[in-house]
Amino acid sequence: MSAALPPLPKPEETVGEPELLQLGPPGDEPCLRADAARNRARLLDAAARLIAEHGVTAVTMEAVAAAANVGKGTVFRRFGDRTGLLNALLDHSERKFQAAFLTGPPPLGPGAPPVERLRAFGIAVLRRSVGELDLQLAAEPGADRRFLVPVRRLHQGHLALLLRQAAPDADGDLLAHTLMGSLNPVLIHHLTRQCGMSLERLEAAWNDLVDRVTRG
Amino acid sequence: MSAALPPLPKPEETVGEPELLQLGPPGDEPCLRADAARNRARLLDAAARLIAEHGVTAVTMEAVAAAANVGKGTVFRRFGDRTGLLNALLDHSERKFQAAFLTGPPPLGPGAPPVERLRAFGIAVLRRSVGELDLQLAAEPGADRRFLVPVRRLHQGHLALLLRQAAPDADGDLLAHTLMGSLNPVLIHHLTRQCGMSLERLEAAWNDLVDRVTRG
DNA sequence: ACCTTAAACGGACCTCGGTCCGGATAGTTA
DNA sequence: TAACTATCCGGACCGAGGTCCGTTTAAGGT
Repeated sequence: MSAALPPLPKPEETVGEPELLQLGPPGDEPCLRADAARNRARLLDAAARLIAEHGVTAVTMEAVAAAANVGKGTVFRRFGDRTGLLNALLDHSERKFQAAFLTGPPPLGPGAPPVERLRAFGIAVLRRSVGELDLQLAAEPGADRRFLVPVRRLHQGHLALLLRQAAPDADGDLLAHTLMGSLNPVLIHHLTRQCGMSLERLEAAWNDLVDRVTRG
Repeated sequence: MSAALPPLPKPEETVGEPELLQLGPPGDEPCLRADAARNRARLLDAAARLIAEHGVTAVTMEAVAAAANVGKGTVFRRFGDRTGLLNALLDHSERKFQAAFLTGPPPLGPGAPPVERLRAFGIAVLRRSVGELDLQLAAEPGADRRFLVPVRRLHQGHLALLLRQAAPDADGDLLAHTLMGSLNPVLIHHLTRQCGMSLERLEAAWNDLVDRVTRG
């Protein structure tokens, strides 16, 4: 019965091949019909406006649909679910970041020794997060999808790559997950807003962590 | 307006003083009225039965209320929200674990050198998690409460304590958060069930992580 | 210009977590 | 035993995420 379902066009990015490092979700709006593309833009615009005016909690699927003069179903068809919409909102910033650490100048981009790139990566993530914290928190998917988000896998893969260079005798993949955990937006939120820690302290701890983990 | 609200008895555990290490949430049903205590037991029983028969997804607040012959409001009054109920279900296992690492025999309990206790702690958490994974996943609270759950704070504090001994020159609290991240049930779920990794590999990675982080 | 069809649209509808408040009751005091 | 009150009970109610399906329409072929 579940095998006979219609194609179900799979909203947005097609998860991309997970094996190779590649620049981001390839196409967000590759071959959309004219009206679909127009509505997509309207929706993102409306969502951004809602956030700017009333905070991320005001981004209700119905509210954004109404603000975009679009049906509710359209929002879900395009973005899958609420976290999909929110992640799409983060896409711009994410693209820039990806470009920076994949092809940009050192120490974030290629050219610097791996330990320095690891340091720079964490610092960059931390600094980027403080500006978008509310959005990043709300954009976190449920437990069973959290680690399947393409963006996350890319970051994780990048860290694993650098770690395999900087600490060849370690389990790079798992170590990468550990490091990712220290950059988790929810943790940042807790430490900075619920514990009142300074960003400097987090940055120092990250650098120290990278040192400890990579020195053999 | 928000200051004039009635006491709102605060469901379950009273968060306890966060500064000192102490054994778990002190009293779960300390001074409940007879009917309240009875209903609490009924609810936990009903929830456990539902899980055993239909999995954790069947634990709907309404379903458990109905199965316990109790009103829906009663469930919320007693447990606050769904994650509160689920956490209460985990309480038994958690108590045993706490006793083990707070006052039990080495290497988990006091008496062994900190590095060995760190190793043992992680292994214990990993092994315990595999059995209760579904429940632990569902029991994870929303982003803004996740790090405030008393149980979590206790574990974190314990790790921080050991780390301050094993790595005096590090930021123990933050390092503890990092280590906690590697034991996150959602991560365990992803690695074991979505990536097919073996428990042995996770355990090895944990031991290696403890080594790296503590050798100065 | 017309036809065809795959894709998109929209909003009614469902489920479920969470809130509220009038009514019932356990425990206490007289 | 009777009255009193703090606590608890229960289910109607609400909002928001997510699904469904009959209708509309863009895009390409004839």
